[in-house]
Amino acid sequence: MPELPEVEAAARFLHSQISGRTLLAVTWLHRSLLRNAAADVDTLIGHRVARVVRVAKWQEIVFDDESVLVVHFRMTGDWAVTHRPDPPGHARAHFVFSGARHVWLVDPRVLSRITVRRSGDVDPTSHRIGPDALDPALDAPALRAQFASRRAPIKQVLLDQSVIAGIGNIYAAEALWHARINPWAPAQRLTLARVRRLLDGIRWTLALALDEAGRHRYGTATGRLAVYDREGQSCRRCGAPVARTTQGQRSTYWCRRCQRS
DNA sequence: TATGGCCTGTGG
DNA sequence: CCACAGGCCATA
Repeated sequence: MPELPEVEAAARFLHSQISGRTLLAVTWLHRSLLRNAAADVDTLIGHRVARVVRVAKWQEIVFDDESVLVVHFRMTGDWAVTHRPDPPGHARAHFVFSGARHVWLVDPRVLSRITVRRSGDVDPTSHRIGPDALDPALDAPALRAQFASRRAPIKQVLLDQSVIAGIGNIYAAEALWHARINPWAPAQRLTLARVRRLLDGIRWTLALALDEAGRHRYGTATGRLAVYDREGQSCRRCGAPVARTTQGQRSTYWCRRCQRS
């Protein structure tokens, strides 16, 4: 579930399910998730949820005393909500809220992470989060400024959450395809016109995915992807076969014909 | 700037 | 059996 659109949809969904409700109990179904946070999470019991918000790819469940349960889905996390205490498959944590809301953190790979931030604590990760990809204040000159010191390939720079927050491996490829930009192009060498196109591509891609995620609430809009996971299939724009390479240990998909340097 | 690790599951 | 998977962090 894990890029900006899916996390945003998950946060909205969870908000609709638990805002105004009280946390009654927490059970851990897998050791690896909590690290040292279990005791901290217990301190949230008895508090009422004020809101659930997305910050980059994190979700913050904010309680009435402004303490925060911080959740990151990483690769395969998701929420499931039931009205009975029967765990769905791969359930790793169980949160019981008033009104018989059973919230399950479902994560086959168990890479999700949960921490607690007490009111007044400084978010230790906040300084490493760049502008949100959907922040209206992020315009092309601002994004270009973020790229200025980055000579790495643009595909890898898009995955750096301190440069721009919310984009992951799928939508980086999709956005570059929309913008007709070669994934290997050094980020700092992109002209303003290209950065503008890229920002358009990012927003188009994320908006489409958010719309999709809001209605399906799980999985990616894989049927509508232009290049990701389509190696050898024809480019939806020019018909040339989609290529695949590796950048920074991650797969990159792109069209050799319409995404030249 | 790269590499391995975290975990488990799926598909070739 | 192996390669690979929507993310991030620690380490060298």
